[in-house]
Amino acid sequence: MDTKEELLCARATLQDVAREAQVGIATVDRVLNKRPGVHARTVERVEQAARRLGYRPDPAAARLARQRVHRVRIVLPGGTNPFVALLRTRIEASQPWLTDRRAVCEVVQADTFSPEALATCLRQQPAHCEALIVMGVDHPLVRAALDDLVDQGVTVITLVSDVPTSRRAHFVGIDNVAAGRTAAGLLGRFLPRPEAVVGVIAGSLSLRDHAERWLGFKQVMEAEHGAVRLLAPLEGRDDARRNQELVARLLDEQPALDAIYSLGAGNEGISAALRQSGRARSVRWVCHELTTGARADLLDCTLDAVINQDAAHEIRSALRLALAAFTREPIVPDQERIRIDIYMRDNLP
Amino acid sequence: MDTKEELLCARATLQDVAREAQVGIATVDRVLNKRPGVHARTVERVEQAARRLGYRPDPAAARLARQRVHRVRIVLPGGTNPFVALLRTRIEASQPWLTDRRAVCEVVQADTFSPEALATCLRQQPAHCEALIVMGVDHPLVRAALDDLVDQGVTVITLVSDVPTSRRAHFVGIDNVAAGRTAAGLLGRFLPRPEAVVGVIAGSLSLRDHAERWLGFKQVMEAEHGAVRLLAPLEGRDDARRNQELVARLLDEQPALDAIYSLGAGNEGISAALRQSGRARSVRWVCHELTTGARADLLDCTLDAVINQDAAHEIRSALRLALAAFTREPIVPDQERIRIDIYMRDNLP
DNA sequence: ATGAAAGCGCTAACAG
DNA sequence: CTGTTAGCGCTTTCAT
Repeated sequence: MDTKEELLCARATLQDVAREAQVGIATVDRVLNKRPGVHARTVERVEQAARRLGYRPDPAAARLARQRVHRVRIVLPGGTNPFVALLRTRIEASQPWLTDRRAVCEVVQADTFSPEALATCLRQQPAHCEALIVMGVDHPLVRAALDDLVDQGVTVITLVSDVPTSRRAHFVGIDNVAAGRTAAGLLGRFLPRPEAVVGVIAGSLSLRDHAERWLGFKQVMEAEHGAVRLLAPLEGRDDARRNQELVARLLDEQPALDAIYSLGAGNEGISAALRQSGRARSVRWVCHELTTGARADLLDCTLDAVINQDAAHEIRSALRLALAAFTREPIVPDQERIRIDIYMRDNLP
Repeated sequence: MDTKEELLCARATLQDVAREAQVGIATVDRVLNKRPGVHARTVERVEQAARRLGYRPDPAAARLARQRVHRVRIVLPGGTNPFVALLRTRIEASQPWLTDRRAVCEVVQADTFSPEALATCLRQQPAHCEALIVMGVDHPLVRAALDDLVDQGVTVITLVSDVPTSRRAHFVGIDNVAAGRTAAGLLGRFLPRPEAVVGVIAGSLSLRDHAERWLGFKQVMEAEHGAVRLLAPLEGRDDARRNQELVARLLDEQPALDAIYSLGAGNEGISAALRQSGRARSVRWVCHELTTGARADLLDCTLDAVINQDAAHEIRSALRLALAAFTREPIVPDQERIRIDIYMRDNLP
């Protein structure tokens, strides 16, 4: 006993709790895992014993004994968005990690921008999947579908784009208002003169994330760089071609343009327009998401800074939270917080 | 068999490999864990069998079966450096995580700035510790001590400050040249005029990290903001009081000072001097490490930006690498890369 | 409502 | 050199 304590740091086991509570080991398991069919009096006794011994389940043993595999499902938008492609890559890369933890995950594609289509897709998810990670629009239909899943016992985790009024277990992503504020703090300090002219390109301001970024950006610009002339945001639907046209026209109409904040996707178009105009170096430009194109633009100073959310981190985090939901392993909140990263040329990863 | 494969994703076990190789399970264990005492011919057979079946050890089972606890030791500087204090806090917070993994860790304090003292301390580490995480100066004496530990089979991991010529298994920290370059990229763009006057405060330029940051900063400043007047760095020995005096004098002597880059510790002194002078808002200031003081200064705009390395991440990472060294669990390189974070007021975590 | 017992895949001690 | 075997702490039938 002595040696054992020394070696294993005196960790109490199920056995110990069972002995202390004067019940069988199976009963302890039932109580601790909140399984039904135990007398209230017994529950009480076991819980006390566990507390008294400072019992903490051994996750390694639990994982080993558990025969069932855990099924998690991830719903992502279809299409060619490079950020989503990055998410897919990271999911693929997590496969061995999942296997080690007795879990499998499947990615399903959906038109996550159409509330109806997304809701339908969500309702079609088989009941045997225990966790559902979803990136999609915030809409009453979607919220209802998610809440129904929660009622069926599914652990719902929203990714990148939250559905805050739903009863989802976690949101893994960034605060987009803060991201917009950060962009303004940065771009504002980059401006060459107090009365600078700043253009804004969005995908669509009726998308929650874009609206939030714009809100944050505007707040800080007005509060801290009041003299700046902030042009009305142009909506390019996250489409590179449209963005290119929009920016080309913008550069044409605003010869004094000092900076651009692009808060959505399709930045390749903005890059192209800036280069063609020959004003790539003189116009400051800040955008979101560190894609391959953004890296290149950062390196040759077309782009001044990128506000990023780490796709790899988001996937790891969402998966960790999904697994923790059924293994009851402790979660480290600090590790799951997705940061608003700022990348410039010299701190590229 | 069929059901089993379905449930467990057809993971091959030691048993399977043993059968395939027509040897006992213990032999397979010996081979796979590179334990001595197996005939070369048998080794070959087992390895082939393992490869053929795509065998991957189950970390949960291994952890459960292993009775020994793993001992890791962390050597940190003494003193009151708030960044080091943060590291300590994070180590404390990792304790339960370690326990779950059959590991214990002890922190030992050393005068890590004196090569002699540090080397002596390292040599005093008991042989039963399997991994050694150390934050200390790069010096031949230290290098030799570390290499000796490596020869004794200890997994050596350098933290925050590397000893690149040593045979340490990993370095967990950031590239300080890049950090300095990042600071310059940021501060350079913040300057109100091309011929701005910029002061630099260091701890000591004979410390590797500080020298590297200064190098990177200078490189970018000269290359991209050639008109800037970069003052000679002042060395405050990371001491708040000294820094306060230095900056007070600097502000006095340089009425046209536009910005300060502080690349070491002791920033409370700089903050105090800036506030007292009444020029806190007009002088741009960038420093390193997101301490409590830095947060406050960021919030009230005394400080414009902080270049940070995530202490919590560094500790988690160093510990994960230390454990992976003896459990052979796969490591995710992407997850272990420490980023050069940029924090401004609006993306504070 | 409760308990006994059979593993999960691996390590380590002990026999051959 | 190699094989057998007894656990590690938990989950999960299957009896009671």
